[in-house]
Amino acid sequence: MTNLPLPSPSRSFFSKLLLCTHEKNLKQGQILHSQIIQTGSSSSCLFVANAIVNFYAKCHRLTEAKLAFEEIQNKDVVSWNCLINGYSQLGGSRNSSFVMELFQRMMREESENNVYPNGHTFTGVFTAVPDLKSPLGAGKQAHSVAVAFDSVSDVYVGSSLVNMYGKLGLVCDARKVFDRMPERNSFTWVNMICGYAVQRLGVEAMRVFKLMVGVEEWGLNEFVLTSVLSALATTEFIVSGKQIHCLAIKSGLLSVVSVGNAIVTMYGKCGSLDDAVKTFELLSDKNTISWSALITGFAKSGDSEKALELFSKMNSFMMKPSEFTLVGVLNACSDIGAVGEGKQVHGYLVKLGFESQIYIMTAMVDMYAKCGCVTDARKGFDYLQEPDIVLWTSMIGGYVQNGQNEDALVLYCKMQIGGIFPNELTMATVLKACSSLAALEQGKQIHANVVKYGFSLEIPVGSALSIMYAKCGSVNEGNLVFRRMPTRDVISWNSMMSGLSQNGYGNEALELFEQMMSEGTKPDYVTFVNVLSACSHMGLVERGWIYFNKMSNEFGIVPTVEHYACMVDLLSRAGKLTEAKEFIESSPTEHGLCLWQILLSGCRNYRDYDLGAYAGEKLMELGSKESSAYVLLSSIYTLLGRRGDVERVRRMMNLQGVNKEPGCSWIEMKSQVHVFVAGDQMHPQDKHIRTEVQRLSKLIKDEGFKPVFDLLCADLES
DNA sequence: ATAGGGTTAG
Repeated sequence: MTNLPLPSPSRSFFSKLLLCTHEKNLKQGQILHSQIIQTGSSSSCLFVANAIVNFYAKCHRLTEAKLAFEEIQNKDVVSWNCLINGYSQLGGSRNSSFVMELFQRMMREESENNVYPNGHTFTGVFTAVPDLKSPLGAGKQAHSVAVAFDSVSDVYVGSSLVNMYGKLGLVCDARKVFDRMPERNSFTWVNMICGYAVQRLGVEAMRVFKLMVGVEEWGLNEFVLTSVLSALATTEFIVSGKQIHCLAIKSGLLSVVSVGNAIVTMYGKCGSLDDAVKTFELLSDKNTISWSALITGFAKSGDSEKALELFSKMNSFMMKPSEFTLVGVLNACSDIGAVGEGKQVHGYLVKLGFESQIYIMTAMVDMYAKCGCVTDARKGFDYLQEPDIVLWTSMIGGYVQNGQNEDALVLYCKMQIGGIFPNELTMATVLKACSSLAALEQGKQIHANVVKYGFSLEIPVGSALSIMYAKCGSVNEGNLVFRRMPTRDVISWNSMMSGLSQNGYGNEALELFEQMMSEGTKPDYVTFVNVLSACSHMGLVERGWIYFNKMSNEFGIVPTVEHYACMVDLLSRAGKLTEAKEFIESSPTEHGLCLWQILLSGCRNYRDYDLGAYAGEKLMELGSKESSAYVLLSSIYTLLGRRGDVERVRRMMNLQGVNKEPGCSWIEMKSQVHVFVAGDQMHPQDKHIRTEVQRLSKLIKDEGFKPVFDLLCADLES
């Protein structure tokens, strides 16, 4: 190594290597490399040696870069930086953890070789940190090393540090670094804004953006605009979004296709589809992303028909859909249960060779499951060699959505055997399967898994867990989990209330409602279904009326059929049958089928046959398909001795093609599920069970309890 | 003479 003027071969090799690096010309560079080895230039000139490392690194040949690096005897800081940045720029968790290894080795060897990290080193390191498996500690440590080496005032280092903290979700730390930087450029501002954008902090992003425009207007470019737009993806930011739209027009940056696309996306996510369409139509330059943005916008806002329509229009313009387009279209199909269109997209994605892309296949599995085609969903799932946790969860969730809860649990076990680590959504999904099965034992095992994997009782898991316990009848455990949840949303409150109310703890459910209100959580329509049904269980007619009126007057929630049903149930159970009848007749007529049915059952319990007959006739008029309605009505006429009417009801029942679904119940004991269908004699211990039922019935009768048998007897006699 | 940061839009 020498500081003397270089011999001319080295100088020429060096400049040729630079050219190959710039052009990423691997072949030419390799030829040069072999010539360099023959003349011995690499061992005599550090510049040439470093250029070789850099050349291989830039051509993504990291193995060769590493070999060339290790051959250098007197590595200087540039040698290290070329290799570190080579790995850092390629990204991924393996490369990034190797960056950290190199960085540590460099620090270990620093004193013996007199090599110290500089700004170039730290930028590479900070870029690698977010890709690490556990990035937090490493990031903070590297930051403090950079402080010790007095590197953080460098604008490159500072910007990459802001970027690092932003990606780690530590936007406050990013902001601290940002505020202390003596110099900022366009990169710095974009990184800061993106940090806010990923946290959905639109107000902060806007504030920083305005600061930038005020301080250094020259910094406005397409990157700044797209990053601030990505932070404005909800309805509350629509005004800011329009401001940015104006600015994009004034600055002429709207003609940049990425900016136009970002604006279409922003309007789509804000639910302003009219503005999205207008902007889209005025785009001077449309690409597949523009179309995807619009299609996804419609799909997300619930107008799935329009999304599908746009998709076929896109095809007629010969615009090739990307994987993102197809994901959007598949989501639209799931939403409206359009399995026909979904199948077409399936064929299309196979044709385009997207069959091994996990995101698309996940959307497809989801589509089939939501359309009720679980077998097709499973086929798609089985097609992929290495499903990721999102796909596993989608398939398990697909089973749950279709009521195949046992299959969901079986698949979860298979996943565990395969050593796949579940995420929070997986746990919530499996717990839902347990809730639906009322499978307490399995539920407890999943709870053990929750603890084992270290999931917190945050909303998805904590909520699902408390619901599971409540639905399985373990109200105390459910309540315990609920109390220990760090935060609760309206859904968690609703679920706990329904769990309490279903298990006979109506007063506790109402108490919970008052508590929810005092903690400032806004109730939704489900909350009131729970409240009213709790009132109904407890026979609290007055309170029921108060809540029913409060719902629309104070909270602006329009009552749905469920609320009307709760009220009719409440009045019927309390024996206020005439009041119930009047309430039904003052309610929207389209709820009739549901409401008269409830009143009819109420009339049976209170033996009010005249009103029962009235309700039953209403149900027949409305064309009820409910077998119990016809059975009850004909029983009533039997009791009233109106033979002709009995015949008429029977004829109507046959005419409507009403069939009685047999009642079914089940219980899980010693990890075996025992199923009972009304009238069957399938259970191996059927005789025993019947004897026991007879014994219990006798006990009940001896206690003086008289069941409502007369209607049933009437039905049997006729 | 050699080494460094934004992937933002679906």
